[in-house]
Amino acid sequence: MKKKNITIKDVAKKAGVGVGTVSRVINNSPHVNPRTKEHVLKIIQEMGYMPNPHARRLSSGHTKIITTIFPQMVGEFHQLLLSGIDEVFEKEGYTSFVYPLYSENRYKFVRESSDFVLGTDGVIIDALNVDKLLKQYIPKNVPVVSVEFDSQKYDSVILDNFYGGMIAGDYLSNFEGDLFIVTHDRKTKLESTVFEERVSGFIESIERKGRKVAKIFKIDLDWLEAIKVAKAVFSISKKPLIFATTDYFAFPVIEFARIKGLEPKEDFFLCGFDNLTLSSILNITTIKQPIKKMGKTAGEMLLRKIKGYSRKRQTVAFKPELIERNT
Amino acid sequence: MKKKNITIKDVAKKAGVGVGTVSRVINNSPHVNPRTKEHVLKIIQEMGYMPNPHARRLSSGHTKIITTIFPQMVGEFHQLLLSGIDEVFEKEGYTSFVYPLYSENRYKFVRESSDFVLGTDGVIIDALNVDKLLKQYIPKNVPVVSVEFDSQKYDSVILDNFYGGMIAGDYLSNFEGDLFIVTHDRKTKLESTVFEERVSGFIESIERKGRKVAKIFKIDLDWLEAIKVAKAVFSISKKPLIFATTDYFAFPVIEFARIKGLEPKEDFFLCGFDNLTLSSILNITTIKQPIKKMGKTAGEMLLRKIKGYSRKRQTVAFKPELIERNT
DNA sequence: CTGAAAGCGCTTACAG
DNA sequence: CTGAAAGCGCTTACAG
Repeated sequence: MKKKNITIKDVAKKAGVGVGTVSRVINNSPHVNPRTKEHVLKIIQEMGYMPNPHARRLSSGHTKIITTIFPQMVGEFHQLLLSGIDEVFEKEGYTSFVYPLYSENRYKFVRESSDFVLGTDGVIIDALNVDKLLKQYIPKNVPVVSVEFDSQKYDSVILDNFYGGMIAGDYLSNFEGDLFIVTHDRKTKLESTVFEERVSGFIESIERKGRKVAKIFKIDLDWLEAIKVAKAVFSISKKPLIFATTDYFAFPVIEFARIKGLEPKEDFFLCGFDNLTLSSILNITTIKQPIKKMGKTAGEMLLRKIKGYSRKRQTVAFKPELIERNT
Repeated sequence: MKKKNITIKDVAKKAGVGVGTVSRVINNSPHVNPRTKEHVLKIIQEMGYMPNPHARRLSSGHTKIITTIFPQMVGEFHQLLLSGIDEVFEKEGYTSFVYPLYSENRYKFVRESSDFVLGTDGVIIDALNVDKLLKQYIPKNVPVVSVEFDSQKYDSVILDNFYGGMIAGDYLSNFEGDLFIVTHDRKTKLESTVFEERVSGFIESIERKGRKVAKIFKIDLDWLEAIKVAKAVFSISKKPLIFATTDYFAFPVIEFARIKGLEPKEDFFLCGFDNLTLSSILNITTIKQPIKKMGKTAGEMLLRKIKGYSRKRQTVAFKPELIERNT
């Protein structure tokens, strides 16, 4: 079954040098005579030699791989975060894999296979309660950075969701009308608490202004449910001010309002969260987070840990901002 | 810098057995006395031993990793495809990584780093012209399966997009009105040709029925552009029959129509493609592809190759089906 | 700048 | 069922 691959030895023999020299060439070591280097490179080319990554990793001790674990894979947000992370690791020659954790099986796999994490120089974990979910399965010597969850154990990059909720509250409480919140309901203690933080910030803000929430709708991350909420809201109130803790919930609301012929900023106000592309297309007021920058920061923190510059655990919190549009 | 890790030797010594026995235990070999196994397992537990994956890979020759390359990471479709792939590999104990190729840098990386592909037992590549883009960078002995692109070199799993276009044509030509196509314009020869195939199938179908297309709109994958198209279509025709080669283009159309107070199946007909979740929510007629099944099939083909059951290159084509809804 | 050799931590015939 | 040993293909002091 095993094909005889071309190894560093074959190259060394054919080039008439030692394996150490070949190794230095493929690792771009400066301690090689340019002539030798050129010659070896030619032989490598001719033979189509490709170094075995596992041997390299075994002897060098590092993998030059990092992996980012996402709770799911829903596009835009993750793509931006990843591009921030990549910006840091590309220039260092790392391969950046993605491991979406969208199924129980995938989660089980991380828990049960030490290979998974040990085969990596470092891990970035997005929007997951690492402390409860994964900490015990991750070997102590593997560097980890948590994003969107403020871990007690690992360096963390988070958004100040409470503050985000506050500026949404500051915005909507400028207007007359009844305040509503559409948010996601956590099913388990392990899910992210960002939605709750956004809600708390919102309530804090409006209560300071002597207002209060007419009703909070807690629903699944599901379009249809959001439509139902919109229906309910517009039947309860003739002038609703709606805070959707994610733009996903804001889209169906605006959709419903349009069907009903209701005018934004006249018949209702709406503030979303996340600033997804669709929000700008649909002209929805929302709260924007510096996603790519968060990714980059997380990448830098991880790289520092990989390189062994250890220091105290730290959390970096980014401030979101209000993007006022036509709702 | 290098911490002394616990190795198989340490475990063997402490357990009073040979390293071979420890190896057999961690690999779940049946040729170990149950008592011995239990004892070794206890020692492993106590010491917190975790086998070094690189050493395993170097000596065993396989990595138990597969990676799926996506041209981007836009959620639903890829998640479904991946879950099909995972279904095959989970039970075999493989780690299934994702490598999104959404940036030129990421693409460059695949080209330039042999580690990337060699560190893997097999690769599934989605919606990419492998033959032109990647073939030359992939070592000959790495098993590859192409999805959504009919490769001349690798096993492929594709959707019969031509047929999909035909059934869309069959559907829309049932009605009176002017036929329009909204489709994506390829920027380079390297992009996927699925959209063109869908268009060809559609035209084939309607021409057989003696009809012809009033106008083809070729646009970027962009909501705003699709809105503009909708505007144009409804100003040109009072009874348009619109084929959107992807549901992404169908959403803005329906959105626009609603704003204008136009009734589907009365003022216009609309047929999308892909059957995204939003299509069912918005009640859009569309063409459905068996995505998860395609993933599973691709996974099975890859696994067969990894296991060395070689046979001729083959292409499996799935038939899409019409999902008639309210448009 | 370069070669010979030890070592990385496993797996796997081989012999018992 | 089990141990001793060779081997996987590199990297990296070490000595020159």
